Amino acid sequence: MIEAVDNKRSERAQAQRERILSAAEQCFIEHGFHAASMASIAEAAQMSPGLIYRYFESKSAIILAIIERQLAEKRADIAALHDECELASRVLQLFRNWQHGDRDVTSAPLFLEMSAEASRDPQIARALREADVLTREDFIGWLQQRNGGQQGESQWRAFALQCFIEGLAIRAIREPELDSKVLEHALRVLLPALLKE
Amino acid sequence: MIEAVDNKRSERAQAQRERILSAAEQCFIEHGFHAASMASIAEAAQMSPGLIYRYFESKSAIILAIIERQLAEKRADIAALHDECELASRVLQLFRNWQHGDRDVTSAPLFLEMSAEASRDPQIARALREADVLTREDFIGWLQQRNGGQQGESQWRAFALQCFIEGLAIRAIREPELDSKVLEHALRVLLPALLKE
DNA sequence: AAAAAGTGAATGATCGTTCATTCTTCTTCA
DNA sequence: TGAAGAAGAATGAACGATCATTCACTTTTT
Repeated sequence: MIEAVDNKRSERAQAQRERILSAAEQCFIEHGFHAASMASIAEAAQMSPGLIYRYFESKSAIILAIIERQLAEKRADIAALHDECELASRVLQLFRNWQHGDRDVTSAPLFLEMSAEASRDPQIARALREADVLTREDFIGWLQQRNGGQQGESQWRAFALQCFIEGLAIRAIREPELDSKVLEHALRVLLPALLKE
Repeated sequence: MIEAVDNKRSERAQAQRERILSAAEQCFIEHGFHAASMASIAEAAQMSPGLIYRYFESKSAIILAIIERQLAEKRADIAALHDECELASRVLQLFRNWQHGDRDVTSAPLFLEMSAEASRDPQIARALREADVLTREDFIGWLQQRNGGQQGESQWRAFALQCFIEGLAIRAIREPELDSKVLEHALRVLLPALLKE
């Protein structure tokens, strides 16, 4: 049964890859992409530095893999969304988690640093771009199904909402002790304005 | 005339500091804070690496000085704002400049990286926090004067607008070729909803 | 025993920072 | 006024640390 053996092998390989990605994500969050060392990633993954190179070609290959991995999470998060009311509470929860430094779909600092890095590294730019296209499609689909309306309408609505939510990642980091009631009030006005026909 | 001599000296010192800050800002934008080397900053400032340490204690002291310097620009930008119509066109201009990688008030990648760094470096967190408090005050002042309304009203309005605008910094980097008509449409709905009584 | 997985010391490069040294400008006093 | 020398400004090689990556080698699995 060569097939079964190969399965077991690649299963283990996949588990190791995931292990490395989780460790790397943690290190990138804690120290930043450039400041995080391969040694610290190896330590967090509980393996030797050399072993990482069996599973990833380089440090930047790791970040590209993290982007791909987060894409799946993001799409699942959108797919789990139902009505408008749920959107409001989900956004609020997102903000609160980011404020506490928790990872929710993505880590806020890592998200910002990846975005900044996109302006310098063409590979990261392309990976983020491809991920953005897919999540945007998902979100526009959600809007259309919930809201009807023309295609162009949904486009700027999705854009505006995305700007706002991503802006929250910034403010959650920079105002960790802000009372989230402020956000609640903002959402009460903003969401109806952006979602209603 | 000891006084005159001292003046000339400190004038030169200030010019050198500015020279270093501009060079450092350029390097941080191009390579990121941790990836930019003191050697490259020195080269951009056309001086030897050692000389930088006559004017700044360390690399992180430079970033703190950049934050302070940008604060002044930001406040001036808010002070120059008049009516709501001007705000819309100003936001549009901001987005377009960021899309082209131009520096407008701040560089979008640098802004994101500084925000991310705030989650790791307490000094940067404090500096950004103090700057945010002042710009927030300015902006709320602008809202109150233009709009009246209660204090609490202005608070969430300012918060929402800031989220949106800062979110634009992210999207400008990640969608450099997006047609800004999408933003125009969004602004046409968003601004009235956020500003009207 | 063959193959795969895993190790960790070694490599060469580069980093932030320092400092002995030189160049430039200013002060002082004849 | 001008020469001597003190003070400030600037240099760039050197330092120890640390980085990503490699590879000869050992351990584990098949």
